[in-house]
Amino acid sequence: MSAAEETGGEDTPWSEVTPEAARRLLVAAVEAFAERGYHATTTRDIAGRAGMSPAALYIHYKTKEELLHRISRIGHDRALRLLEAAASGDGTAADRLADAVRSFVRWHAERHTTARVVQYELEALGDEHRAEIVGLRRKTDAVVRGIISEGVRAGEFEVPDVPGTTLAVLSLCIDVARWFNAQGSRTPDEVGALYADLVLRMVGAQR
Amino acid sequence: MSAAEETGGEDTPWSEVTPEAARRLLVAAVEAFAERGYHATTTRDIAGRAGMSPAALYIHYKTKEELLHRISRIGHDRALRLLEAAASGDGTAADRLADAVRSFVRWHAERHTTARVVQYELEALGDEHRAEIVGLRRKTDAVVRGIISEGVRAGEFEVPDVPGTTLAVLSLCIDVARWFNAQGSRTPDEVGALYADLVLRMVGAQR
DNA sequence: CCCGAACCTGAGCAAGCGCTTAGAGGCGTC
DNA sequence: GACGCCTCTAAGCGCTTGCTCAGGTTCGGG
Repeated sequence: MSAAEETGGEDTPWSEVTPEAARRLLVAAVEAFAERGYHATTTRDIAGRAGMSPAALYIHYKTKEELLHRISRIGHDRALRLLEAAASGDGTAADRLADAVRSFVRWHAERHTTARVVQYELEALGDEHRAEIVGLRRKTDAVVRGIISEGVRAGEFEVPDVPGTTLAVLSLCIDVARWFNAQGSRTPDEVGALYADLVLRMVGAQR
Repeated sequence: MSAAEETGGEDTPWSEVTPEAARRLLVAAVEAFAERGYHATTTRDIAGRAGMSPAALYIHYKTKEELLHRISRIGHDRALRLLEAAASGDGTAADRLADAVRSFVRWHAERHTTARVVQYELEALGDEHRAEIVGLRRKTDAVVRGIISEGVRAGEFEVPDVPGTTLAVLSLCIDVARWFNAQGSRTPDEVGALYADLVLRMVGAQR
C-alpha cells in the first residue's frame, strides 16, 4: 500500500470540528450546500437538518458564509495533504503521479458531497476568505506541476506544455465531484484507477 | 478548414431570440448568472443590466427559471451541433475526435460566460426543463462515444473502458468553462489545440 | 384622427431571507 | 442553593426577493 493510500482513508471526516453541535451543523450545511448550492440554501434548512432552531446556528458560527469557509478550508487542506503524501513518496514520477491522481480522485468520488461544495462554491466566499482558499489551490497546482516536471526531467514523460497539462489534469480530477453519483455503477476505486491510467497517457508515460 | 470549424464561428450568438428587448434581457441574464450564479442573481439585476424596469422582464418571460431554460436550451443545442458536425466529417476517427474536441473546447473557452451557465446551473432548472436538457446531454455523450468506438473498431485507438473514457473526455472539455479566463494567457484556439492533443493521448491514438 | 395591440413603468404585495434579542433550561462550582 | 456559564429556543426585525397590476406611451392601420 502506498503512502497516499495510508493517509487517504479518512475515518472521522469532521473530527476537527468541536463541539458536537457545531459539527452537526457543519455536516448539515455540507449536505444542503451540495444539494441546492450555497445561495439556494437557507439557514433555517441547515439548522433544521441538524435538529436545531435557526438561532442555534449563530452560537457556533458568526455568519452563513463562515460555515462555507470552514468547510472549504478543511476540504482543501485534506485534498492538498493527499496530494503531498503521494508526491513525497518514493518511486518513479509515474508512480507518484498515478498515486496522486488515484487518491485525489478517490477522495473526490467518495466524499463527492463535500468535494462539490469545496470545489464549486468558491465564488460565494467573501474576499479575504476566497483569497486564502485560492492560495491553497495554488499549492495544489504546484504539487502536481512538480511531479510532472520531474517526470519530464527524468525522461519518463513527454509533455510539450507542462503548465497546460497540469491544469488539464487537475481540472479532470476536480470535475469528478460534479458528475460522480454514489448510486452509479462505478466505485470510487474504479474511477481512481481509470483516471490514473488516463493521466499517465496524457503525460506520455511508457506504461 | 474542417467541417467543425466552418460551423464553429458563431457571428450573432443569440440571433434566434426575438424581439430585441427579449434578447437584451437574455444576454443580461447570461452575464449575471455567469458572474453570481442563478440563485444569487435577482430579477432586478437582470432588468437593470438590460436598461429596463423589473416588471419588463415578465412581459417576455413567464419566470426567472424560463430565462435559464432558454439559455440552457440554446447553449446545449449549439454545443451538440458543433460535436455532430465534427463527428460526421470525413477522415479517420482520430481526425474527427480531434476536430470535435477542438471546436467543443474552443466554444467553451470563447463563450465561457454562456458555457458556465449552460454547464453548471443545470440543477436550478425545474423538473421537466431539466429532463429535457439531460436528454440533450445524453445525445452529446453518444456522439463522442460513437467516435471513440469507431476508432477502437478500426484499430486506431486503444481504450480499455470506452464509456469511462468518454465520460472523462467530456468532463475535461466541459470544465474549461469553469477555469477559462479571457484575461488569461491562453487563447481559445490554443486551449483547443492543447486539449485535442491530450485527448488523442488518452485514447492511445498513434500520433 | 382615432383605435387597439404591443410594450413598458411605478408602486407595491406576500413571502422568505439572514440575523438578533430576551430569556429559559441544564450543569458544575463554591 | 445561589451563582455564572454555556447552550439553545421563541419571537420577530428590517430587508430583499420573485412576481403582479393598473395605467401610461408608442405606433401602424383604417
